[in-house]
This record gives sequence, structure tokens and C-alpha cells, in this order.
Amino acid sequence: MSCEGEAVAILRQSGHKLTPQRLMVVSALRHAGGHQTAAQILEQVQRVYPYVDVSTVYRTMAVLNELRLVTETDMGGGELAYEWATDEPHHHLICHDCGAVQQVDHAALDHLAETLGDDYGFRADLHHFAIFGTCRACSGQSRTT
Amino acid sequence: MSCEGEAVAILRQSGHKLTPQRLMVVSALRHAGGHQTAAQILEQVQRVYPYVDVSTVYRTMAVLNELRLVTETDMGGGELAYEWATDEPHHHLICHDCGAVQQVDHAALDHLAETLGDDYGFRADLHHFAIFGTCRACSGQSRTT
DNA sequence: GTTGGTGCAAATGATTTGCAAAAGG
DNA sequence: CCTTTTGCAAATCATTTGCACCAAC
Repeated sequence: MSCEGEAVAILRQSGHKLTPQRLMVVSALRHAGGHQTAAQILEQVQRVYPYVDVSTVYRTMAVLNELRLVTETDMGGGELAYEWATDEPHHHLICHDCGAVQQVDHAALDHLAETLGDDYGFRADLHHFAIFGTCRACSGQSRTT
Repeated sequence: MSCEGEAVAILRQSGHKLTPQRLMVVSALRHAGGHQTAAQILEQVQRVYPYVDVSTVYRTMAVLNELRLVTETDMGGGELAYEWATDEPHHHLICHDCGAVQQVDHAALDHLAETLGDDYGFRADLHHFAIFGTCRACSGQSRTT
């Protein structure tokens, strides 16, 4: 697929080898669209080739993350989520009630970053953020969980 | 210590038992001041009474967290940090360069919460937040404004 | 052929849990 | 007493690593 070409090129340019496993991982992640855990990626890849190991997924994600091809987000639940890197940074609002995930424009956090920089001299590393809370639907209907 | 009285009262009121272990955990956490990992709390407690187990610390923290006496913060490194709950919520700026931790007034995040509520109908659960980045010292005194 | 990549299995490290004994109210 | 809590040990669960083999370049 031509859409993987970019990744392939970067991978080769950086002196990494091009293996079917890596292609499958990249493909799985791109095809999935959203954020995926290592286990989810593994599951996808194993549908095509069952002999792939989790460690390979982790190692591949480490490489891709280093090359800025994917982002690694700590979703708070002990599991890391990986997402294919897009041009513009965005963030996730996760409803801990219904589990819905909403994307947030970076602009919303931009203001925060500015404030932190101004008032605290802190350059916040807000490339990819997960914010927990209650979505509109859930905060509107039930008061008891 | 009289300063533990509040916790003792709440503990008893909520139908929980008052055990020396819990007192020691509370004392350790209050005495420490900042955020502590389970392991750090355990270490403190074991100085007084070595037979306390990690599981007890975790179970105690779960109880205290439920009673809003402590906050549980995901510091991103696979370890949870616990902190004695203060009246006003605050957040942490953690420099991933030098490890310095800076507190941030809740007001800074308040704006973000408002934005998320307004634009996305999302009630962000920003009670206690850890933000990673580079502190002023480590970013080389250079301001980005 | 080198060098890096892979699969496997076993290690790690934080947190959880089952269970019998001990202690709080 | 009766129920909760504890200590211990063993179990999870996500992630990492050592190592012998295999494949890309």
C-alpha cells in the first residue's frame, strides 16, 4: 500500500530493517485509526500471522515512537496506548462512566501551556494527553453510577 | 498526634476500624508532606513496625482514597503516587529532565476545565494532575513567548 | 556474511487477591 | 463474639530482557 510508503522510507532512512512484522504492525495501527494497546495491535497482527510475539510489538512501537511515527499515551490504567502520529497534536477526553473517547483540539491545551510557561517557566510537554472526566451524556442523565 | 484526629474521626464514622497500621500509614503520609509511592510509605511505616505488608499499605490507601483523605495520582511511570488531600486542589509540574516537582494552582487548569465544559460538554475530572515537561532551569533560562 | 530482528520463555515490578490467623468494636 | 483487617504468599498484568536462531541488506 502506498500509504505505508512514508513509514517504510523513514524506517529505511534511519537504518532500520524492513520486516514483515513491522509492516504488519504499522498496517494494523494505521488501519485501526484510533489509539490501540499493544495487545490490540498484537491481536490484529496475529490474524494475519499468528507467530508474532508481544515483545515484537513492543519493540516495534519503541522504534516507531523514536521515529515520531507513533505517539505513546499513558491512559492511566497501566496500559499504554499507541496512535499513529498525525500532523496536528490532539488529545483525548475519556469518560470514566461510559468509556467514550472524544478528541480535543490542541488549542484548548495551548492556553494552559502558555499559562504554565508564563507563570511557572515550565515548558509543558503536552504532545499527547489523556484527560478523564464525565462526558455530556453521562453527566446529564444519571447521578448514581 | 492530634493532627491525625480528623482522619481518625472520618475513619470511625465511616464504619472502618482503627488499626495501628492505618494510623502509621496516615502518619507517614502526613509527615512526608509530598506525594509518596506505596513503597515509600511502606518504608516509613516499617521503620516503626517492620511486619507491615505492602498489601496493607495498598488496602489502606484504597480506603483513604475512598474517604477523600488522600489523592491518588498517576505519575506516568507505572507507579501511583499518594498525597494527603489538601483543601484546595493543586497539580504537579514534573520536569523529566531534573525530576523537580512544582505545584500549580488549580486556577491554571480551571480555564482548561471551563473550555472543555463549554466546547465539548465534558466535565473534566482534574482533581489531581501530573504534567510532564521541562522546568525553567533545564530549558536553559530561555523563554518561549 | 554482518548486523539487526524475531520468537520464545523467563524475569521484572507494581498491584491484587485468597486465606487463615489476629484484633477491633 | 462477629466482622473487619492483617500478613503472607501466590497470582496477575503489562512490559522487558536474555538468548539462540533467522532474515534483511
